[in-house]
Amino acid sequence: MRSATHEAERRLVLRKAAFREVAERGFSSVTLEDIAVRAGVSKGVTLYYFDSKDDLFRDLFSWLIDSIHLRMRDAVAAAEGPVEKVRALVALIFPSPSRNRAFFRAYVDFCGLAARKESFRQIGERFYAGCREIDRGIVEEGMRRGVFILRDAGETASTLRAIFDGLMLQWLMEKDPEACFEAYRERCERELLHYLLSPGRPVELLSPGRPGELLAPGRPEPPETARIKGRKR
Amino acid sequence: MRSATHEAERRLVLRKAAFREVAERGFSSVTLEDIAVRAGVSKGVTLYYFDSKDDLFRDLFSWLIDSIHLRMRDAVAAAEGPVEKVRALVALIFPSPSRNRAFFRAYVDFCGLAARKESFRQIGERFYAGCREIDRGIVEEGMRRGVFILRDAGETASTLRAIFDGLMLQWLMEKDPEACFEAYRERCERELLHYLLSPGRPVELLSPGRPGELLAPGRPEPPETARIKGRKR
DNA sequence: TGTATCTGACCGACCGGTCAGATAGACTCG
DNA sequence: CGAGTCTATCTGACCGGTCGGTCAGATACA
Repeated sequence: MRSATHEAERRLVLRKAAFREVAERGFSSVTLEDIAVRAGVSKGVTLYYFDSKDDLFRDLFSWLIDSIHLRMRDAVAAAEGPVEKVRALVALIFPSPSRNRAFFRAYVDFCGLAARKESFRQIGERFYAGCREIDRGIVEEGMRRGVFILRDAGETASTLRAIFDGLMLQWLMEKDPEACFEAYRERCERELLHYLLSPGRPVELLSPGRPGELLAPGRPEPPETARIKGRKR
Repeated sequence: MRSATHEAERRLVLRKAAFREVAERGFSSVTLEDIAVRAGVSKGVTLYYFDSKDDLFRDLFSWLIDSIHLRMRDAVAAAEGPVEKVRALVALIFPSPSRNRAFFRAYVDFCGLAARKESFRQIGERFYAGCREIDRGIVEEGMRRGVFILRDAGETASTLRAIFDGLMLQWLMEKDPEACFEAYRERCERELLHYLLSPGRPVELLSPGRPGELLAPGRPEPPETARIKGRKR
């Protein structure tokens, strides 16, 4: 071993190359050679560091999921109050049109694999388990503070995530996704808060439609649209 | 031409075979021969009635979409009152575990194609346009009757559909989808109605969690869980 | 010299699409 | 009715190309 971290670096480079390729072409259209070329190595290297194409993509999706979980946790931890946490999540999940398209293309591809291959399905299960945990934390905090409606926190968290995913599918089918990206981001925030917020409390804040003015009751000035790392544009 | 409808029959048989195959293996793993064998014909026939594999699948998804739209419209028309209409939609979309799995596997596959190929994307756009129209009809009726919260009907319809799709993705990732199928169906109904229903009105009906008891205010006895054609199991 | 790493030619399998011909119903014509 | 012909339909061998995976050898660092 030339260097203790050499293998880790190599695998990372290959993962990133695989991610860009899969986002463009899709799992079954991507070849090991495409990935190797993108990573700047020869084809043999891909199967030197991974057992097979499947193995490489399992690794990729696992890594992607851990990275997303980490960033969601960070974003949520940095925001104060349940409403701000939801908004931070939205900002994280809708970073920019190009990033969204890449991630969700890869994600839809992944779902196709997970729906048919057990080993991929398990990764998806882990993804949703992590999301549910994060989302439930927010929901429970909102309920404790009396901002959100009191209901089953697990189910609410699950629906919250469903709204994210479902809107994303719709966005992918839009004629001009770039053009309506902002509209989707704002709509997502609005709809999530409409779904979560306790009626009678901050309902009037929803009507202007400008999410900028939305804040949890009793908290005077939130730290401006939650600052998330990895934001572009 | 032996018979005027012969070609239509042939194409239908091939579509159905392609649907079953794509649900099991996925678009890129299915071969033209698989489809031919499943349809009980020789490989050459598939490309006698369709220009290419892509063409066959575009035709399949278009047909699937039209069929879904039709059945949704029927189900909605047969149900009385907005709450019953929502429940009819849920019953239609969650017919049985096996049908769900087949349809959603195919659907996820389709999304992967639509996210990358313009010709497939257009089909997806048509699908969501039709859904939005149907869903908006229900939402508007609910608002007119004062049962649903007054908001932008188009956006509400879009979120309604997002909850369907998003929950379905989660269901596909479950360890034992068969086992939790009923739970998902009930949760979907509960969450949709929670999202839509005007607070203060039938909120107390939501708490028992038993969707069987849920009905629109002022309508004494709904015609039992909406009867939908094509229901199995 | 030893060994981890890397290379790319190569293999076997597969697949979409083509095509030359087989098949058989329909339609003459006698 | 029956032979002959036409043509829509069907068949499956075949072609060209691709791809995942293998491997013998090259490379270069320790």
